[in-house]
Amino acid sequence: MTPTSTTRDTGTLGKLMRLLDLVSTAEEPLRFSDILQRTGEPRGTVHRQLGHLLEEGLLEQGRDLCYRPGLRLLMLASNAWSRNEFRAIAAPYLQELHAATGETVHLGVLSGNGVIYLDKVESRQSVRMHSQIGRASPVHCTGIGKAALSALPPETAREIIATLDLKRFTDTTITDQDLLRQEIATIRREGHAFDREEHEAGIRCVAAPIAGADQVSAGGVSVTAPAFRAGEAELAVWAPLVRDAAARISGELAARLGPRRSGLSEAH
Amino acid sequence: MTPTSTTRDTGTLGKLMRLLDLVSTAEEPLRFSDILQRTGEPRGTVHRQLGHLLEEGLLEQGRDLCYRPGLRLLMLASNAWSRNEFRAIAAPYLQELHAATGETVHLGVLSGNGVIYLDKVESRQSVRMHSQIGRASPVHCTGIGKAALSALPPETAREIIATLDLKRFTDTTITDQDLLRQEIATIRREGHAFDREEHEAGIRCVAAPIAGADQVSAGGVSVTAPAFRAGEAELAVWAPLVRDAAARISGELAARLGPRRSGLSEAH
DNA sequence: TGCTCCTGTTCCATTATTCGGAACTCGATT
DNA sequence: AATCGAGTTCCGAATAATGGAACAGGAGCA
Repeated sequence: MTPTSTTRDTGTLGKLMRLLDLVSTAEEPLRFSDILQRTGEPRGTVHRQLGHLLEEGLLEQGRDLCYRPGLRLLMLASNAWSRNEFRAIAAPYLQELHAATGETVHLGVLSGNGVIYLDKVESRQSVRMHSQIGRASPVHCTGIGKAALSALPPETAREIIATLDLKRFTDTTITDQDLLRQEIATIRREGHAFDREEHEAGIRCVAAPIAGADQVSAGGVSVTAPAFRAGEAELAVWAPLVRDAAARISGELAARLGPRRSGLSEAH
Repeated sequence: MTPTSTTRDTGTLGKLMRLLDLVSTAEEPLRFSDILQRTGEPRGTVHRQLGHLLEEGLLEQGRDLCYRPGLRLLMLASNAWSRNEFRAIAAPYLQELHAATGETVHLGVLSGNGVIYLDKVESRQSVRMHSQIGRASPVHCTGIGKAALSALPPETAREIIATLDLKRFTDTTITDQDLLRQEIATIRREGHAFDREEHEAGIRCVAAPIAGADQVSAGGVSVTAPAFRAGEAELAVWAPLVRDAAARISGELAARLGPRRSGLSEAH
């Protein structure tokens, strides 16, 4: 009812997307009855909705009658990714940053109440290589998340922080709104954010903000490394490199897109 | 009108997906008027449909009023990819194959009238690294495409071939249905497929088929290399390695999924 | 300034689609 | 054979999509 409440009014599409989310985020493949139970909707309705999603290739159904996310999603995302101007502009700078530091480099943007990774450059092919792209991570305990918040107007940042679930991941995770706001203020002053094992034990990073052309979108670049390779000395050395890369990406973004354009996504 | 014609009857969803496809495959960002013109639908309708897609995050609109694919697509695809059983089962074998050959290894499945790449392992980080995942490639001139066809019942393969657009990419591309059927027969006999610069000049590959548990899905694994590193001798050495990897993936697929299950996507 | 054109947005009666309860089919189990 | 549970189909009632027309508002021009 309040204008700020997230009452999605996307009609039929909204219902179908809720269903698609349900299936695609389920830990285990779901059968018809599972879905029926979890939605609470009537049989006929759910059946027809799933049928439509199947026919469009957004879902698939194997011999076991379980529903799984469909390949159409991969195709759509492939287009989304390769045509993303922000990612394309940033790519060479990520490579450069990787070459300078030798560590893993990430590019991410703020979206809704999470950070979405748009790109990644790493030295060694890891098994989780592609899985990071498109993955949503928490804002309050990632370098990119905190850096991105610092690029927004304080008002906007405050509003977003108020909606976050400041879940604890490690014993250094910031779980208090006030402390987080202070941290963001510090980051805004210094131009870079640290993540000292706040999300994952043994993993540290330095990140710097990238401002969107509008005032409602933001992202960041980061250099991540295992704690034993990322002491305070290393973080201090990488910080200006990361800041520089972020600044140049911001610059090119502004130049390429002009004052009336934006390549970053709208913040929710 | 005819029952066999591919008249999608997915109601509202179908219309929205057509719109989403239009935007996401467009070479350049589209403005409202461009979309209006290309669809021919009335203004009010298109406007509301786009509004719904925006609100769901499937599309985004920047300051320039241009519509672009949204980050939601990346998130959905990320889930689809990481939960894909077929990909997960194949992953270690791809690594193994890469270790044995030192060249780029692909995993793909047949979907509709194209090959969708599900995974990739390569030695050197290339700029186009992620862009391949989810990308659709032609069937008739790729190793995986031809191998996958050979894993289907001849009848099914014939039907699919009949629907393909045998576009010429290089001077070795097979552009004749009969020749392609013969090629598939040979591949079925030998257990592996070659791509001798049929898709891209200077690129050759060996692929082997992976059969889905049902009789309507199929995929393949391939080793790809630049022509100067992939002479007939090398291809001959790699062929049994690729066949072996494919066979073991097929085996585990059958074992893990059982006789009544399938992790591969339904063929169109 | 005042005018026009082009673009994007909003409104609302009509129309087509979705909804959802109930009946139906089919296998597996007892 | 009967029962149960899972998946599928059907059709009147309820709801959402449609699309024509009116509304805003900015850029270019006289």
